[in-house]
Amino acid sequence: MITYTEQTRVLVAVDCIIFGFDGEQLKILLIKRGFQPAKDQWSLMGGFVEANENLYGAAERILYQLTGLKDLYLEQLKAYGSPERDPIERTISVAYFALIDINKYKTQISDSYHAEWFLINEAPSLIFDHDLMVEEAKKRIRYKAALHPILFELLPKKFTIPQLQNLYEQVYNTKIDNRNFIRKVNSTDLLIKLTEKDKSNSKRGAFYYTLDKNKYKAKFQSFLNFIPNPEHLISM
Amino acid sequence: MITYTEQTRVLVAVDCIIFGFDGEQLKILLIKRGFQPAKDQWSLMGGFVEANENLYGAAERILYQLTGLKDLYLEQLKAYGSPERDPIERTISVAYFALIDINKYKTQISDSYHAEWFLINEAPSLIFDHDLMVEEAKKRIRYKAALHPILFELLPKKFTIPQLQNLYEQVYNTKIDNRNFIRKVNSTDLLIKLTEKDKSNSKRGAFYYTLDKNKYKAKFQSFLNFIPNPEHLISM
DNA sequence: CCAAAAGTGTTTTAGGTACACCCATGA
DNA sequence: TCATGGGTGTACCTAAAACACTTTTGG
Repeated sequence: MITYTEQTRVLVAVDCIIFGFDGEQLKILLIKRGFQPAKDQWSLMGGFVEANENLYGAAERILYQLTGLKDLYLEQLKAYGSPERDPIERTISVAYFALIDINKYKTQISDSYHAEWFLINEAPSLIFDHDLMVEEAKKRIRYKAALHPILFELLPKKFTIPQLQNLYEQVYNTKIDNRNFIRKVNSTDLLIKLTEKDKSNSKRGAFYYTLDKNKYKAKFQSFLNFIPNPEHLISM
Repeated sequence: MITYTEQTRVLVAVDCIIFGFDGEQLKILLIKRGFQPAKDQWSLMGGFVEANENLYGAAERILYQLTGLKDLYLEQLKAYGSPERDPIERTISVAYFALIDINKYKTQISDSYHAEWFLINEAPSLIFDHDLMVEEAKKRIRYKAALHPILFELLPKKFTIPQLQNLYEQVYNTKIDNRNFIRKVNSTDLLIKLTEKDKSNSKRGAFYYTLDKNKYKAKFQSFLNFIPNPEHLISM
């Protein structure tokens, strides 16, 4: 029988950068680590990959166990493998990022895990190389969202165009001309206008829209160019 | 002392998808595996990550050991971790892709490793999940090259615009209008025209150009849109 | 009746695309 | 002298960006 006996085995973990939007603000979900090392420090959701699961499956399981979240947008960011990244023992970590509508899962996020939503610009500093992961995840989202409609994953079923614009403005930390934005969004033909209005932000009210799921899937890979001059904003 | 004793350790490997261009054709470098399992089958260059090195360093080392290649364009593709991907023992593999000018390193690629260049469309099928890695690497390059000038990494110091166009046509498996292509390339202001001509492909000859290294670095992150209608060609 | 957000319309401009045509030169 | 690849010039057209204006309605 053949084996790879002479090679070193290492731990493999999965860490998840979870972005959420509550209809108004872009946030990130962090947990207070419940075990050593770095107990009680803020951290990404993570865990070790088990014997019978693949990396994506491990990420799904970890998200589900710690938050009850399921069937959400989840994509591999990259693998991190610096020898010093975990002080206890060498651990390779494969980072995934997730995009969710915060309100949809509000009740499910278990308090027993000390999970907490932070504004994207007010998150505490994290253990190990997790800050780096978050930075790279932000860049990835900016890159991808400039070309693909992934940010819809963050929105509730019903949403208004000003809400959508607000989301884009937060992701890119920029002001967008609402008149051009509306036209651009409508030209994608991805949205279905509802009769109902959201009057929470203005007297006049803004129409609610829903995603046309079929068109969304069909056009997911196309280049929509939501962001004017993306070259100034993107670096990965 | 704290440890993670109860967790399973696994092997971590790095596999490299090496794309090369000889001035005429786009190729991929493969090796005939010298050990079990799957001895004598075609494979990507790979190896296990050692105790004191990070993932990028492991990729660099493996490339150097097997081919003598150094200082080349190298970027992480993604991590592959299906439990069944290696039949002997579970192994997570982090794939990297590299871009090189074949002629620059022609003599260095060691025959003792049975490395061989294959035309991109005529490569044999590979062990484990390496075919998948190659497919995803191709997609990544198409995606990235539509927006960033990475394909210059494949060219020799001196090259002609028709050569460059030929490279793009192979990467995207499409015909490009040479008149528009020339204008687009020149408008980037990335190239320095030399006085010398390459007459190997025509009587008139095509001027050689070199990359303006400074401008190349400065503009690397910008969106150059070399490919008309990239949405038809890109899927990752 | 007015403030403030929501939404429509118009103009300008850059850049992608299509296509006609000239240039250089070895055989 | 002509075939062939290399290269310039031009006209068209779409879509991005900048900007002005109207619409709605609760307080």
